[in-house]
Amino acid sequence: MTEAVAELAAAPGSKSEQAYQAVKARIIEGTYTPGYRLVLGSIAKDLGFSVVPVREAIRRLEAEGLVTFERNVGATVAGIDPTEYLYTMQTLSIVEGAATALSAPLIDSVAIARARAVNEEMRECLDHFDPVRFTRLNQDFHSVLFEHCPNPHILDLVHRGWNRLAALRSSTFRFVPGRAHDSVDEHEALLKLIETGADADSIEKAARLHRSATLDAYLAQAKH
Amino acid sequence: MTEAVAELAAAPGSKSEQAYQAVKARIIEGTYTPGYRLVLGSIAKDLGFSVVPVREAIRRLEAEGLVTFERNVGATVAGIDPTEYLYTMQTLSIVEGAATALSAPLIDSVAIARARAVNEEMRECLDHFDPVRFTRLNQDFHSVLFEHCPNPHILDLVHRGWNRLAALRSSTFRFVPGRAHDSVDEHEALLKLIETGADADSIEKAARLHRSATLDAYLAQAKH
DNA sequence: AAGTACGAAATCGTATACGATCACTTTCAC
DNA sequence: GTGAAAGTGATCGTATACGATTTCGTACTT
Repeated sequence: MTEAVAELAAAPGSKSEQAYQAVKARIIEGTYTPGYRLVLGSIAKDLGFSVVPVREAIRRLEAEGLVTFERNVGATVAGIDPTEYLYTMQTLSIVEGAATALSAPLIDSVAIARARAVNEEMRECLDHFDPVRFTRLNQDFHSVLFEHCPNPHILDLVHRGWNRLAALRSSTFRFVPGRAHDSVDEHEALLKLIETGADADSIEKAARLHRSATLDAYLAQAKH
Repeated sequence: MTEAVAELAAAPGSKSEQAYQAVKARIIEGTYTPGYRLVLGSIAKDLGFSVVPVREAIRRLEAEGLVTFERNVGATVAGIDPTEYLYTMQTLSIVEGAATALSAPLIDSVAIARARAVNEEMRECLDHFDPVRFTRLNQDFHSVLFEHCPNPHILDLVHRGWNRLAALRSSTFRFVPGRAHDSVDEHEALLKLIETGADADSIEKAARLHRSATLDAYLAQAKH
């Protein structure tokens, strides 16, 4: 009996946790677009519970940069200021670079093979023009690389950056086929570096450039 | 009248903010040592307000890694697992390295002079053995370097790392005079690199090593 | 007609209250 | 005497209620 109770209690988690997950999902999938006003009372009514847990969830999302919050005014889904985008991408390039360099010595041939398979799938997505799948596979690719990252703090920073990007990307910044093609090639080059046991500096630099190049492509596109 | 009211309202901020600042200060200054049990009701009674804002403050501190929180059990000041310390220092070395490299081109001679003055004060602290002042000046030194950092996200990561370290340092990890002496020299070397307009890579590497060396010194000390 | 001042509605911020969960102690059976 | 099980106390989790602040619309004045 205790098992069932424990399972039941663990599955939904606390309501503040539920609210957090629910609102976060809606932001990331684009239901709540940037600028959307998050009214505590309305969300609470929608989810079926009170404002206190919702408030806590919103504050957590604020800490992660997904929403902005102003006292006595309320919360809105974080905007997509190009400057903010630049900050996020720059930070990601740094933490991803570090994460890749730290993980590289711990990645075995099996993981390399898996990453390569994912990358080939991404290449196929280019032919069929499937940006949504491409984006998901891109995360998978890097997840394989990072899954043995020895520093969980750095991994956490990577994930935060991804979340933020997911929220931004779903609205404004769009898929750039030319860039995507380069991206797949860079993935392959990165795998080769890791396979051959290149020094940490080279790997870090390559991983950084990979992200920076994506930033540059988006910025170039944004000018048009 | 509106002025006075606004001032009065702005100074203390919201109660959740007050609670956050108060508890955070107590953790950093060492009043609440790692393992200390943070009971919502007690803290609320101490600070003179209700549990809801206190709860919010605790959750914020949890997000920053200063306290751990368990459902239906409560919060305790985060422990000082050497592994956790290593993670934090490693992450700091990366984000500080990046912050320094990004800031370097924007640091003018006035700021350099200020940083150098702070560093000389630190040198004096070594003679008089004043670890507390030394630690504060150390933060000042790096603050001068970072004050024009073009990426606020990275700066935020640096500050989070500092907070966490402050909480840890006040309890277990102690001042190592030998290391402190090296640290001052490294500061001076870093200033010279920035003055001479060294390339970003060199500056980043130097800043990273500065932090890594501190980590090594602490670890070596911890073995005894 | 434009700007300002007032007021009402909406929303946030916090206190209080009650229910749920967990740790600990005590008791009972073996 | 040792083990488990039930009961008790403490603490967290959330709902509800009320006060504080802001915003927006409207009417009034110039």
